Amino acid sequence: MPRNGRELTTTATSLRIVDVISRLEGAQMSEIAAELELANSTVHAHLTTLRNHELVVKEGNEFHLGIKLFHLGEQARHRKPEYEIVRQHAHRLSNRLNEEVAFAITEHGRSVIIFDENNDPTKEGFQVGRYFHMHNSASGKSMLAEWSRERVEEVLDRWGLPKETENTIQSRAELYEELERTRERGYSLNDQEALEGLMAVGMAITNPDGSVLGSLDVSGPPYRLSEEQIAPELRETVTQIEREIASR
Amino acid sequence: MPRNGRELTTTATSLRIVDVISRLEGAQMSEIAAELELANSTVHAHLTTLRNHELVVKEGNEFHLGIKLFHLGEQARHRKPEYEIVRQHAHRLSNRLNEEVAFAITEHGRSVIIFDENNDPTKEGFQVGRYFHMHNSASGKSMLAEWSRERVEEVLDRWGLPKETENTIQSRAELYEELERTRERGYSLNDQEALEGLMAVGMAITNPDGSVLGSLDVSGPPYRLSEEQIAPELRETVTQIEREIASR
DNA sequence: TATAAATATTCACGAAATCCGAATTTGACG
DNA sequence: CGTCAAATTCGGATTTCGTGAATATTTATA
Repeated sequence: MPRNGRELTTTATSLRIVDVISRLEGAQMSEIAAELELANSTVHAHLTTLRNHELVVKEGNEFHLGIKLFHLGEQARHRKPEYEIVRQHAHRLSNRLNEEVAFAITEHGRSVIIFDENNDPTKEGFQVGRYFHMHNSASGKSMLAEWSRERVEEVLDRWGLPKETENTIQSRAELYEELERTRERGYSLNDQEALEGLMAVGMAITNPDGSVLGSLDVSGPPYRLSEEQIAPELRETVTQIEREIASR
Repeated sequence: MPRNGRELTTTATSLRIVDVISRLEGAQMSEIAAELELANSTVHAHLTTLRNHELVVKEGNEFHLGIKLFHLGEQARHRKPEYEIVRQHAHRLSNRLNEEVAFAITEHGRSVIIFDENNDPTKEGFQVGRYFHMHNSASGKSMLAEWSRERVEEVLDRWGLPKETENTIQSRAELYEELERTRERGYSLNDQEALEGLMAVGMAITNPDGSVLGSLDVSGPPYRLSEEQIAPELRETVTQIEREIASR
């Protein structure tokens, strides 16, 4: 995690205000001031600045996240050409298996699903854009399994092992064992550790230089998902992706 | 446009740095410093702060937009339940017409496509998340046509009438006439005014209180798109959407 | 692998902008 | 039309930001 050098308090406060608006899903100025223990006039100046730069919009007396965040976010989502390659393959895999296939990347010790392919175009992947902790998601564990112990520990120091369901791994020792098993079998499993009723099989995608690009996972209800059936197909897709990336 | 009250220079500088990274699609620290005529040490402090808050990531010596922007952007995109209603209807309309249907909203005098439905799930709508000026897009014009002359002028004062193609409207008088025609016929047209070879038919979606929620447009190559065929279908869809929104 | 060059990071201080509280304005509701 | 709650403006004491110079680190070159 970063945490080096000097942090500018003014910018930090502005960004904390953005976080409050995000957490409260829209908020009034005085709510924000109360939440952060700042004077109304202070928050007003921050909101004015954020508004001028379009990160925030005002609707009546409520402040909301601006659509510029979506504009910038889409840029981040399409930043690497590799991502589009992955999306294409994920789409085909989803059609073949008739299950949901998600592509997640990691930054700052958490992971975010940036593409979700499924054969029902009516519904959007409901988890797209959501943050996940890495110890309780299939994608997360598949990526942790590729990292050094040191790097894994940095993540755990920062985020801990928050419990989401009964099945969430609760101790570091247990997680390290699970990562070892993941490396042995070649894919990760998530048996309702993040969400009740959701199981997933995950596999990291590695760059030619050995670093991790992200992770693909196939998810669905436990009664339907057979890891024996899915793992080989997923392996095949990941191999193809890695080959295509390497030969660009 | 906002522009009231006091602007915090520190936050403003941080956000300008984000804009530079966005414009350059990733940049080194000294590039950013040169671009904004700031000392390296200054930019360093800003980048440290932006990194701590996950808006920016460092890869080697390059700084890039962080995936947190995508996280926040998805929240902005799904902010109103009305948007999801629109998306469902847009999807069905796209299937019926076999053409691309986009939903755009406007903030700060420009518009952004937040959903793009088409029957080829292989390709993502390439314009999703991109900013468009309102005078040269079908969505934009359909929304301008609903606004007061005063509000339209604010937009033009801020953004002007940048020329994108040979067909782009170049004068205010011409635009006002076009908006009048739009109101008369009940839908807007974009005949290759923003992109060569792309035509579109647009219609604003209004809230029960008369304000504009956003705009739907159907787009495609001119040889294929018949406004006489599309307009009634689009009208039907918009009416259904407005009815559904009103009865929530 | 050693050396040079380019770039990132740290630091202390003068200059500048933030943050606050009080006063004013705006807007919603009866 | 009056009341109340919220946003907005303003001047000034205090914090902190922005800088150049020095150092460390990374990348390029021989």
